[in-house]
This record gives sequence, C-alpha cells and structure tokens, in this order.
Amino acid sequence: MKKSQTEEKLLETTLRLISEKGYLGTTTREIAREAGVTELTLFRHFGSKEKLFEKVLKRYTFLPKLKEILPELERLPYDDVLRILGIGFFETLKERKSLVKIMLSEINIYPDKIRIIYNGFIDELIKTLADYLSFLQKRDILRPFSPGIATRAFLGMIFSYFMAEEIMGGRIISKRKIEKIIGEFVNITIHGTLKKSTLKVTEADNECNSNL
Amino acid sequence: MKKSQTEEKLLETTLRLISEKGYLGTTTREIAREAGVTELTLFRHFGSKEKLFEKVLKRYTFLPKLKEILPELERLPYDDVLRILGIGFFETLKERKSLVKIMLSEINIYPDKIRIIYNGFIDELIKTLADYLSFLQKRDILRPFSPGIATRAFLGMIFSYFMAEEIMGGRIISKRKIEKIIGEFVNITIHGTLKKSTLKVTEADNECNSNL
DNA sequence: CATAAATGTAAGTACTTACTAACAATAAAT
DNA sequence: ATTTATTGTTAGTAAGTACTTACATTTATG
Repeated sequence: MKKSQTEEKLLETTLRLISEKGYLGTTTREIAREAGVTELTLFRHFGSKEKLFEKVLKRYTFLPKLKEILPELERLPYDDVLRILGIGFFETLKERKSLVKIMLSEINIYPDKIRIIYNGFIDELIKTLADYLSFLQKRDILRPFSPGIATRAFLGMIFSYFMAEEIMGGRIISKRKIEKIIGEFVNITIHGTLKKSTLKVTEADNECNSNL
Repeated sequence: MKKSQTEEKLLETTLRLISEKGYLGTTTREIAREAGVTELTLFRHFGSKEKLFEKVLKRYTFLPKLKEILPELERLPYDDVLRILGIGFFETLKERKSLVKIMLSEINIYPDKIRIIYNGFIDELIKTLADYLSFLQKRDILRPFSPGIATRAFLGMIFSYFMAEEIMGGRIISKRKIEKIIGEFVNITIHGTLKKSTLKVTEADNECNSNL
C-alpha cells in the first residue's frame, strides 16, 4: 500500500478510537489492528503515540466554512442569517463530533494542543457574528447590548443542545428536529435583540419586566 | 485515624486527581500517596479502583438546591427569577467544577454512571423552570413558545459560557463579571419570551424580522 | 491497661503498555 | 526486471498497572 494511504487509515482509526475510549484508553496495538496494519508500521510512520495524536488533531480541525459564508448572508433578513448560521454551526459540531469528544475528554491532559483547535474555531466564529450584530446595532435595527455576549448566548444555546443530546444523551438528532429547535432559538434571539421600535413598540416599556 | 476520616480524604483526593488527569491517568498509588495513606489502605476501604470511582460520583453529586428555592421565587418579578436561577446555576457548576470535568471526560467510558448524575441534575432543573415558564404563558404574560426549549436556551447560554471560560479557557470568572453577563442573558431571554402586548406593542408586528 | 480496629511495610503476582531490533516478504516505481 | 520503498513476523524490553498476601505496628475505645 502507498505510504499516504496507510497514514490516512491510521489517522482515521485513531480519531475514532480515541473519541470513543480516550487517549489513554486506546492502545497502539488496537489502532494498528483496526487500521489493518502492524503496530510496528504505526511507529514507523508516526514515531510515537503522542505524535500520532498531534497529527490527528491537526488533520481533523474544524473547517472555517461558517466564516466564509457570512459575507454572502449580509443581505438576507436577520432571522435568516441567524437560522442559517445556527444550523451550520450545529452541523459542523455534528460532523466533527469525534473531535469534539476528544477535545472535551483530553482538555485537562493536553490543554495547549486542544486550546489551539478550540480558539481557532470558536473565537473567529464569535468575532464574525458579533461584528454582524454590531453592524445592525449601528444601523439602529438592534437595541443596545454587548454583541459579544449576545453572540455567545445564541451559539451557546446551540452548543448546549448539542452537548445535551449528542454527547451526554448519546442520541442523534435529525435534521428536521434541529431545524425546529433552532427556529425557536432564533425567535428568542430575535425578540431578545431587536430594537423595540422595530417591533412597533410604544414608549415607557422599561418597567415591563417588573410588573409581574 | 478514624475510618470515616480516611475514606473522606481518599474520596476528596480521588475527585481532585481524576478531574485533573482522568480516570485512567490517575493511579491508585498516586491517590493513596496524596491522601497520605498506603495503597493497601485504599483497597481495604473500597475494594477496587472502580468502586472507589463510583463512590466519588455518588458522594459529590449535584445538590438539588436550585429546585428547592424556586417555589419561593414565584412571587418575584420574571427577570429576578431568571437572574437568581441563572446565577445559582452558574455557581453550582463552579462549585462542582471537578465533577463536571469528570463527567465530560468519562462520559464515553462510563456513560451509565455519568448519565445518572447528569439526568438527576439537569432534567429536574429543566422541568422545574419549564413549568414556571408554562405557568407564565397560561397567565398570558409570555408569548407562545415551547417552555422546554426556552428553558434549554436560557440554561444553555450559561452552561456554554461556563464551558468556554472555566473548562476550555481555564479561567476563573469573578462573581461580579458573571452577574453582568447573566444580566445580559436575562435581558435577551426576557425580551425573547415576553408577550409583545406586555411590551406595549401594536399589532402587525409579525413581519418585523424580515424587513432588513 | 487491654482489646480491637485501623494502618503500615514489604514483597510479589499477573498483566498491559509503548516502543524496539533483526530479518524476511511484498508491493511500487523506474 | 531490478532496485527501492513499504510492510510483516517474531521476539523482546523496561516500565507501569491494579491488586494481593503475610505480618508487624500503630491508634482508638471501653
């Protein structure tokens, strides 16, 4: 077999096994067997278990596709932007579920390696969406609030739902269902961030929360 | 030393070490040494490493205190209820940070043991808050939406923030800062769930989201 | 003080781990 | 077809793991 093919198979297998059983819970013998090669081949290609792990993290990093599609979205209505971004975020998490699992379980043992991936994905996404919210604020469409925190609120709803269902619950959520859920999340976020005048609101609605 | 004191020390030490280095990354030798006893003492008390781990999970389970305080809150204004519950939720996560770390890193290896804890805490909290939202909907204070999903949205914001900062970021968030952040989360949730008429809104605000 | 409960010491077992050495067999490239 | 790159086989090492046994020592309690 060609060198690159063998390495590819080993990387795949390592990603899967470590996401299922953890770094320490996965043995090099097992990886090699599941990849259909000898343990020695594994070491000839990657030198050590830890180097193999590092290559896995580099190879299966998140794609920055969400950041790329946002500029095209800026002419769509607010709720469509949130919906498309939200669904894209969830689908990315689902595609990279194995990587997410590894990040969660190995963050304490390899914080540096994991944080590089985490920041490269989340920070940029937050910044992009926050800039968009900030833009809508300046156009007086959204009420005043911290765009960074609102972004984290919206993405946080989705991430927590993913965590609860797909990671902790071990369930696989259908596309239809997640679209419905994210639709509700979008509604809450829209009503929660739109300027009241945009909602055709009268004045003196500051105490609206206290009269219950 | 008294039996109970030794066991207590061992349980504490196990919680801390496993939360830092994972179940497989923590050796019984190390636990015993850090607890100031012999490895043999550990086995005499708990029989096996796994049984010790189970006792740790049982002992340091989340307290259901949030559920208990909610009935007293029902006469407070909506925003105060959310704020108090949100801060309480975050503080609980922070207090049990070690347990949260263990749950995240061992969910794949011991899904049954972990899910018992997870469900015992989260499910009940969601149900309680969702019932409260449902109650406000029936009194026509909140607009129609799924109470369960809205609850998960609100708690999800907070949980994700906790994950991002305290777990992935390794930062410790001050009480002052988290109160400010949760204040923003509460604002979004309130505006996102209150009935428009409560916001003194005119009719025909259905298309408000599409005219951007 | 005396009895019993708890802990320590030390040695060891059976097993698993990441990783290596020497040599033979196979597949790919020229 | 022949060289070269890649893999397999087999055996092994040194270290670490959870856990045990037998016996001595300490500590708490009545």
